[in-house]
Amino acid sequence: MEEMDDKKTILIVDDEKPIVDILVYNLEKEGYNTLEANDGVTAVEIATTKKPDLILLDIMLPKMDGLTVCKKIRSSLNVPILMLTAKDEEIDKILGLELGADDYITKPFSVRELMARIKANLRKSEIKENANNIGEDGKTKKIVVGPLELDLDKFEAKVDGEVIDLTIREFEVLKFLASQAGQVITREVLLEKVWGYEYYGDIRTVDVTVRRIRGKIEKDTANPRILITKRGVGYYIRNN
Amino acid sequence: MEEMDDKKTILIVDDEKPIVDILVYNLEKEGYNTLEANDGVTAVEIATTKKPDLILLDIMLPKMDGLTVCKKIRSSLNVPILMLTAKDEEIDKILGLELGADDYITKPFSVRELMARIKANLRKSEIKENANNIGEDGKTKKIVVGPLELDLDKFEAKVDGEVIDLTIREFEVLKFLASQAGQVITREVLLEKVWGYEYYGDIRTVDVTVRRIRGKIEKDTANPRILITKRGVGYYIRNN
DNA sequence: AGATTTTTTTACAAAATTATTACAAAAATA
DNA sequence: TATTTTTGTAATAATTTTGTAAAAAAATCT
Repeated sequence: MEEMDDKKTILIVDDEKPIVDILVYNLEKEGYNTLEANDGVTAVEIATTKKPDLILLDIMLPKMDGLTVCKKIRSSLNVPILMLTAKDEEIDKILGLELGADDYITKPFSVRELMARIKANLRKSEIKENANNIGEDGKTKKIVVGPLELDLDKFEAKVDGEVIDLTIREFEVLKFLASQAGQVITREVLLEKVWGYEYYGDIRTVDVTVRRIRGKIEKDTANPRILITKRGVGYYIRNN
Repeated sequence: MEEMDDKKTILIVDDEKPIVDILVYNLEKEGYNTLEANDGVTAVEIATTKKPDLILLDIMLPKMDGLTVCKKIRSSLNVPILMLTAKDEEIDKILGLELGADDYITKPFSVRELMARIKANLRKSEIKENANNIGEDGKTKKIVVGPLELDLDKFEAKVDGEVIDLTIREFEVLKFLASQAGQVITREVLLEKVWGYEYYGDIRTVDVTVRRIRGKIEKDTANPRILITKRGVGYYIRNN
């Protein structure tokens, strides 16, 4: 299934092989593509040629230190950079941020937390892009199903042409459902795909979010015409 | 009702009695069955013979360490494994994940969080199972028999092109019958395949469900043309 | 035909699932 | 930091589905 939007690519810059392996393993399990660089020079090279969607950057690196790498990359690319630092290098952390890093995480880190950070940063950068109105390849990505129209670049929904203001979570649920309109999606799958790796909460959270979406896109929430319940299974977007 | 999925069984692998006791107490309170193993060798043995739905596995164990246990179990079983680690064993944690563990939690852990994690991991493993039932091959899976058409993705039935709204139970019965159209299926088999092995209810429940299906798909329920009774045997879907 | 077995039909209660609401926690923003 | 917004949780209400039982109807057998 999947492939709603194409896979995001993440560049891992670290000279410690075991750490790189762990990161690659977990990132790919989560559905990202990965690139590797073991030193600073290679990192800058790969970053500029391959243009990854996010960079994980260790501060301690051979040939060129992480801070310099960060600065270099930033001078030519607007990619989110997540710094990896050894503990108690507080000064470095801050310097890193000044240099344009978007976030940092201290080693040893929990894989779970890292995944959450990555996801959050990717999302932020998507939003930023649209704010600048820089439509990468020019064309606007949209999903249209009946009266529902989702503008994936603007994070904007329209129903019968009228703009609806949705929160990110609401938008993502709607997007996932709409990308497979007509197909019933279970709550389990929604939690897994929208809430993701880091989520351990109650499954009924989905119901409440659906309720909130309905409150915004349906004229009569008791008789929804767009986002339909398939009792005993899940929810789907009507497509006929 | 729904005795289809009985209680989930969780195998606890830890050599510290107090911890095991706490886990057992809380898990059973939450409605899980529990199994215990105090060392690695026993763990592998119980895991393979009893096939629990999820395994809680401490990394520090007598006889065989947790990582090895994890690897061993994984080689033969596809059960979710949740590793328990003492704090600051970050490397171990991650190694555990590389070895195929699905998640980890550090000691001392909050019971509440552990329960949430267990729930989430069970949920994920259910998704995998489901995914096999539903067509992942891109095309929508359908069963067509005469005027009857079942869309397995939408949980939707059509008769002569007209959409019929069925409940899941009704849909499942129809699906089972339709998947072997022309063949008479006994009530016993239907109960076992649709209601599940552990169903203790009355066999006439099948009749009522059939009646309800007929009420929806047949024009004249007294003279069914799709779902036919074979008196003294069972029911079948006409396919000629 | 009458008795017996089996199935159909109906109505009702119980069970399961979903919707709704209010509130608290967390996150984002000013 | 304070304020606002978003999100998750939990409790309750509303709704739908399902199982059961009992009676009616139909088929089968003597």
